[in-house]
Amino acid sequence: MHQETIENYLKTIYHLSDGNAFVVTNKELAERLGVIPATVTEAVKKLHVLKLVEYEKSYGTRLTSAGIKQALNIVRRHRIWETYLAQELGFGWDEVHELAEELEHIKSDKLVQKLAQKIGNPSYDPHGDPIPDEKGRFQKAEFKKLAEARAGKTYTLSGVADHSPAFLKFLDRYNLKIGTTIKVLEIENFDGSMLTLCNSKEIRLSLQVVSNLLVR
Amino acid sequence: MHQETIENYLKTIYHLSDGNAFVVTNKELAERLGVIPATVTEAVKKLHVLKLVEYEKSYGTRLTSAGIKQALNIVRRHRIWETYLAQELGFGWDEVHELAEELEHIKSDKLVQKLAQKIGNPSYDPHGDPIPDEKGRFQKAEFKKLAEARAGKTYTLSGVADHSPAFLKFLDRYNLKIGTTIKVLEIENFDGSMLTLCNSKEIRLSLQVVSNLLVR
DNA sequence: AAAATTAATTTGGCTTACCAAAAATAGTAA
DNA sequence: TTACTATTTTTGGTAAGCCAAATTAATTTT
Ligand SMILES: [Mn+2]
Ligand SMILES: [Mn+2]
Ligand SMILES: [Mn+2]
Ligand SMILES: [Mn+2]
Repeated sequence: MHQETIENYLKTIYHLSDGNAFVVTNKELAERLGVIPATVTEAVKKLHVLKLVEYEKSYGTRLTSAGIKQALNIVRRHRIWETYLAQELGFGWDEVHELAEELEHIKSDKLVQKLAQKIGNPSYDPHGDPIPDEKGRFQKAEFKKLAEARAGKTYTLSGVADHSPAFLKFLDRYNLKIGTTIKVLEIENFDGSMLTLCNSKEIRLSLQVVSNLLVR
Repeated sequence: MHQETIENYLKTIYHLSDGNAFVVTNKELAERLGVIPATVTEAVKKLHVLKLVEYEKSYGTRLTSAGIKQALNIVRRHRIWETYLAQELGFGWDEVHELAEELEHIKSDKLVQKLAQKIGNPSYDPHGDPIPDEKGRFQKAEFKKLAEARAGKTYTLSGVADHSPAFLKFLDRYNLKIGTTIKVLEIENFDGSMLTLCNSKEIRLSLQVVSNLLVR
């Protein structure tokens, strides 16, 4: 099996199981990877032979500890690259994901180590996602959706649930970035939108938007 | 045909034809690419369909102008990465080639542009090889082998013909790097070795070595 | 000009990652 | 419990990139 294929499967299984060793279905995997379920069946069988996943026929797939370890390493690479591209090379947070999807497959731990060092071994990537360290450890961030916030309170934008360039560019237009303070002035019952105070400006954010903003 | 395969063929044809549009044989290509000639026959036929090479049966292959253009772009990417890795991330000149072999295939001109900018749009890579600009232009360096030098004269190390880590590490041991001044004290007829003065130290360099040092 | 050598091409096969369609299995509703 | 539905697996097939062996073509040597 090609290393890049393996890495994409492990990473996807990891994300679908939300970091835990929960079972993932073929259908979910197929959708995320852009292949049909039949292809997934073949692939997970091979990953099973490689002892990277536990696989029970017609039931589902979960990462083994070896699989989790590799998955965390790929997640680390991805997020280190994203952060490096943003901090050192001036890419926007809407541009880094696509590039990191390619760069994460470069086979060199030394390179990742140097990149990380250059940017001061950060704990979070440009989207607020935690970066595992060399041993795979990271603190699971305790964020909640702004959509679940209460009127009158003030929050700090700490992450985004939607990583699409369209959404991120939208946030850029209002200068909303990780660390920005958001005060919830009013919640509209009718459509779930929120009137907020961001950067000393009153902005109304739709339910769509506040559901994808993670705050502390 | 996969982009990476195409790029490796174009780059190899380019290097074998020494930058000119000279004809390259299947056998040469096969050796460099680590495949058998039969594989090359198939590949160059496909490259011909893509109008990247001219191919005449049983005669040879040469790049078209479109092929040269793409080849120069890959060479640029490779050398920009090598230089970036050395200058910005502290890799040794013996380490950068292998990494650049992977990184050169990342599909983003913007990335290469940013890397180049960060290191001041250099004209030469860590091995003294010229870096083509965005339009593929570069000055062909007029170096000669130290092996062809004359006793008593002083030269500046400007490039290396052998890029192997073993050779480069050897040069590191004597602190021989691009820009180092080398005075030829004496040429030994018997084995072609040279007694030289480098960094105020007398060093005897074998024919092997002086044949792979390019000087001005 | 033959013969011998070397290089290139063709042919048949392999592996990987895919897909489409059919068959089997599991899950849900009646 | 049976029928319907959704999911998974199996079974052929394809395209790329590769190799080994056989064939053809070009180049050297005699
Ligand atoms: Mn990402
Ligand atoms: Mn991210
Ligand atoms: Mn190189
Ligand atoms: Mn180089």
